[in-house]
Amino acid sequence: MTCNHEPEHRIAAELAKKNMPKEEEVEKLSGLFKAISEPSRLKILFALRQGELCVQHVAEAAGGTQSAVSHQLRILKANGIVRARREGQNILYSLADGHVVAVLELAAVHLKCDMGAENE
Amino acid sequence: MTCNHEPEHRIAAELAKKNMPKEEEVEKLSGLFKAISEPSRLKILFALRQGELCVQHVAEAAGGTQSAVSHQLRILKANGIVRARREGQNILYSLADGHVVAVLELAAVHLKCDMGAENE
DNA sequence: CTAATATATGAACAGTTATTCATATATTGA
DNA sequence: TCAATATATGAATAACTGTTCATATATTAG
Repeated sequence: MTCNHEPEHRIAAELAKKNMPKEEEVEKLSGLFKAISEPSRLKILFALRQGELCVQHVAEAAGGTQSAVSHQLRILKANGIVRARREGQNILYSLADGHVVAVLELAAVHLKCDMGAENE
Repeated sequence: MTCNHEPEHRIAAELAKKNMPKEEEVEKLSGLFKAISEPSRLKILFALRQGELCVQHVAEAAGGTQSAVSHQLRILKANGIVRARREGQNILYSLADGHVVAVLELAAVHLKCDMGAENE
């Protein structure tokens, strides 16, 4: 409780508390990261790097059943990560914007991952 | 199953499958995002933007009990997100590198979040 | 060595979540 | 309108995860 710390440590702790984002911001960020943290959803995002895909093709590329993929796409859409537009019987999904891919790539750099070719 | 799609759509789907990262890479990314997706852990990371902090100070700044924070720090450490070094009785935690903060800030831009002042 | 402090950890419980299955909705073509 | 196709969705189950509580380990002071 008393901590053997030098005064500057306590000051840092107080600053950290003062600069803590609001609960609401934390929740939003949490929602975003949670959305992109599940392996099945990550694969969907990787698939969509290729461009617009219908649900069946997403399922084919990312693996999983139609139902499971549809459920996951709904979560991604609810979090503003993908968008959907209807074209006839199909609904085509695509990445909502470049930020998500940027986040993925930055994270990949952190992990020194090979995320697969972007174009070929 | 047949899809009314034009051939180029099928080609895109095949490319998406071909460029899918390996299961191992997906798991690593998933682990990273999962690690930073829990509100309590996010708060810990925000606290550590301030610099090295001992567990008690992290708990104070981010909220939560000593035990809960310690559990969370272990997860963050296991995922290479924070590092720890002992100094006397205290163990000081800090962000492992700048990538994570960069990811957080990029995500915040995506969400148009205000993550709190970086310096003041 | 003993007491005090800081941190870690195992077990258990509660809350969350991904998948499956069955079914509903929506679009197209006949 | 009916059949076929594509997608969405509600319910149920199984797996996962965060917190709490009690306790263990490690460091320092005396």
